[in-house]
Amino acid sequence: MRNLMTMKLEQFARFSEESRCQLDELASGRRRTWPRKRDISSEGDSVEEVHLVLSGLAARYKDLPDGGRQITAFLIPGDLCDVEGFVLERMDHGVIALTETTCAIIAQPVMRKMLTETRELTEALWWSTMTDTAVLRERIVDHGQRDALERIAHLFYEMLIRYRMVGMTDGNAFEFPVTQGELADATGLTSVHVNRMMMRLRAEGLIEQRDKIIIVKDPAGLKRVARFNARYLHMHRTEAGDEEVAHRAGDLV
Amino acid sequence: MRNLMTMKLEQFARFSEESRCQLDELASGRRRTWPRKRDISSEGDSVEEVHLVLSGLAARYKDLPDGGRQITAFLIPGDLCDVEGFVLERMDHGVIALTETTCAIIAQPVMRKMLTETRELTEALWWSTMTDTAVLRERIVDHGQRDALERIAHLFYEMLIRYRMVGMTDGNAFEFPVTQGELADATGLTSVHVNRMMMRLRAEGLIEQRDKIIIVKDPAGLKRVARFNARYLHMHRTEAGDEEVAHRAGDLV
DNA sequence: CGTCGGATTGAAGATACTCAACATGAGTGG
DNA sequence: CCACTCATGTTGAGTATCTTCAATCCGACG
Repeated sequence: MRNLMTMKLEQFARFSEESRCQLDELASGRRRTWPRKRDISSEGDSVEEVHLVLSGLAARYKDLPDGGRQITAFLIPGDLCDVEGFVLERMDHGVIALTETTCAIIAQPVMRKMLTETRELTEALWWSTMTDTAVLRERIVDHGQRDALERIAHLFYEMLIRYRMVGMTDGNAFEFPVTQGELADATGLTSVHVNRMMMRLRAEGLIEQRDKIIIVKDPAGLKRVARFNARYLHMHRTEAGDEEVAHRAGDLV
Repeated sequence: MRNLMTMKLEQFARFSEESRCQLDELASGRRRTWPRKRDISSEGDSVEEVHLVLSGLAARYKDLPDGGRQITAFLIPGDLCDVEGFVLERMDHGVIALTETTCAIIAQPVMRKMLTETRELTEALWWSTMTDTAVLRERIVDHGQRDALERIAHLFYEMLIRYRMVGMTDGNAFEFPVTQGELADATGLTSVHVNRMMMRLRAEGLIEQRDKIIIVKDPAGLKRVARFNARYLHMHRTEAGDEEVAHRAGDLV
């Protein structure tokens, strides 16, 4: 069964049949489901097994002693949760399920092999890691250079593209079940201020919300408000990838 | 000749003689020097050769269309500049020399081999990349959760440790030749506000400055103000590494 | 001696925060 | 079926941190 990580990585590399099988097998083994607000991986954990999100939504976060929590990344299906903890022995941050989330469990030897021994997969993993890092870097730009409205707009636009890339959108709508408090933790704002900015985004006709679904009514407008530049997502690596991207998210770039 | 990257990586892994030679050779080949304010690598560049900082100070940065620049990382001797551009084909950000900076130039085949073919070095490179990412994550926490004073204090404390790790400190003093404008770009503040916070740090007896040298007068105080927690630097991997760290930066952790 | 980059200082203004109240809806137990 | 709680979203008013826009100072360097 093709899994979403394979789908994501295939935008970057054309795999041999063997590699593709190995990738697909990652999601076919043991799996586990976490309820909302439960840690998938905690700060300080030594990571023996790596988790791959299959369904649901999770987030990396760091708590500060006095209280105050920062979400540094959202993890959607196809994302790896804790390779860093695997490589570095211990997690320096936590990963929490924001909704009921199911992960595939990747055993130590399999992961180790992917990291160093199977050239094609190692390269793909380097690509994946480097783009994750680029996203992180953009988040710093968000916090340093963009005001509250731009920051939230940027986040939504990025999530739209990321969900597109794993085929989890319906047009310009996607399910993104986060509370305003969680958005506050991610953007470094207060939930009160997030609320006000959300209302402005709606008032200006850029987005709509129904249940936990975000509907981007005016993608071009949202992109402009966010001062969005897609380069950091590195969506154009292979010819095959380009076709795929053009198909899935080309109109957003 | 032992280079600073080897020194850094040895805190993590014990290398075979062969690997160590390979690492040391990285810095022994071609090199080049950039004057202040010149790009070592620019956004959009396709990266054929990777750069390793030997001396000087550089920074990763991203410009926004309207103006506004964000520095996402400082690069000191022993740091690689543009592996991401190498892996991803194009740079999504620039790397600029903040002072006259000399880099070793690592040729494509050598780099490619390190990334995938030489197990020991590949592992070391994974470690290095993952810790860089962890530092980036901490920068997001900085911007989201710490106020101006804490943020600047945190940056100085982190730089003290990083310079210690490559042996470039004199007690608690280190040369860090950045302007307040550059600090502003790194912290997401204005230079005016950076100035005021710097004066407070000095007034409270936490740091002193002479020329471009930062002297941390009260490390414990600076650490407290910064709400600093060293876990994200992952300094304790091997026994050998631990001894080294204990020697070089243990009192700061 | 004049200029230039960088540091410093002052005053006014804006973005985002704090605190506090209230609304809404889902879930729970009587 | 209603009273209750709890989490989330919404609103208002006062406040603070940080910005903006100056002006001034200072040392290095031609």
